[in-house]
Amino acid sequence: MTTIQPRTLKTRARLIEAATDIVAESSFTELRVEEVVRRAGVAKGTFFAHFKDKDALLDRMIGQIIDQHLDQISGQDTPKTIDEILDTLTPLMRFMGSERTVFDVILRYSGAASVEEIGPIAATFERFIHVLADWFVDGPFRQDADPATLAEGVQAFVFQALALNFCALNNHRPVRDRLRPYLELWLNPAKTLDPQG
Amino acid sequence: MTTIQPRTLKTRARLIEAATDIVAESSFTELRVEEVVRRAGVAKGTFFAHFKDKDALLDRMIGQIIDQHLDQISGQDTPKTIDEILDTLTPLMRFMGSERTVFDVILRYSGAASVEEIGPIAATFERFIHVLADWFVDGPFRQDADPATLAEGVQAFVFQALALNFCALNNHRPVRDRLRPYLELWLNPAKTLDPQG
DNA sequence: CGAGAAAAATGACCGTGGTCAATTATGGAG
DNA sequence: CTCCATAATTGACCACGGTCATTTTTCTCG
Repeated sequence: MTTIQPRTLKTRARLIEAATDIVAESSFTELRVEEVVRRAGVAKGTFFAHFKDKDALLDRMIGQIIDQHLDQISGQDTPKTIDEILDTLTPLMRFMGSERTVFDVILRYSGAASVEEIGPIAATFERFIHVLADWFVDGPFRQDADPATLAEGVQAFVFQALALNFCALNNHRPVRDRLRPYLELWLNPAKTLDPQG
Repeated sequence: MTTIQPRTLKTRARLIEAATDIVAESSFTELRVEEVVRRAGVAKGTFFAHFKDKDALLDRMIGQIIDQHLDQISGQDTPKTIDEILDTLTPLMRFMGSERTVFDVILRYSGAASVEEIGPIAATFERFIHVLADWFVDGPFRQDADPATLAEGVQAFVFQALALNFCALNNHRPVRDRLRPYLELWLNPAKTLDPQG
């Protein structure tokens, strides 16, 4: 039988605290496993006894932050316009795009790796889809589509807008402005043949 | 003045050939710089004199393959239905989703890093957008939107469908089937209020 | 051809994530 | 309290991408 000793939790907490401190002082990009274990006062091997790899730690830390953003988002009034949606999503998007490292980890783990071990980030994105889908049920947005599918589409566009933001070619434009045209076409009841080039 | 010696091209060709052989024998995932230089008969430092980093080599190799797919795609008849679009895109999508490594590199480099040095993959995705946009000018698809924006949306959905495909949770469904519902909502003139749950 | 400048190649070295056989600490049974 | 199975920890070691001062090759010019 696999009993977990109290010290396990203590060590893990120390590792997470050390990592959190490092990120607060510098960034996710600068995070080094060796620095984490140095601060936590444990050997390197101990880290990997607690986390499958470095990404598992990042998954957990980033997942927690996204979850806090979702708390914020779902605590607000249901947005009724594209602009309100953009307002609501902006803080989360700002975090997702704050570092290339963060965005990369989110991209890789936003889908669940397997049924049994769905990671923190994957879990938050399931939640994200639910929160969005709720907005689209009986909302002022198009009603000819499954709300969950609409929500997945919004997620795709959020990723697209953020990805473009990391290109020097494009990053003069705020993410928000890049996302809007997609959402207008995706969420609005279709306009009838606008005469436009 | 910076003259390029003939042997430069020769060495670079040997490096690329070695890398291509390795990928043919195993995969992009298994590619090791040390093995490339061993087969090419040069020192490790030489590799990095020719390529900024390992990703630059992958960018080039993968970009070339995508370009071949685009040749194929643009040589075909313009697709007139969602299903024809899916048929046309399937080979390219199969390659993009063939290895996690490949998909990751494509994601990271599908946007241009800077104006001066737009990489091979970024270039092919500009081309991809143009090819798609051409389908949407005067096509049977929705006409109330800028064709280039529609094309960018399709790209976002292709990435989304592929990303989901790497989740054990979802990979029982062919990418094609995952992409279809998005494209139907994105490209078709909006239906008027279908009664559907 | 010979000399010297520039281009190319070299390989020892480093940073950092990750492994694993060996060691130590823990807690329950007798 | 002692013993011991096993949980937890350790740190030397490896893999692999990437660097850079030094050496070798090539090209040009007189």
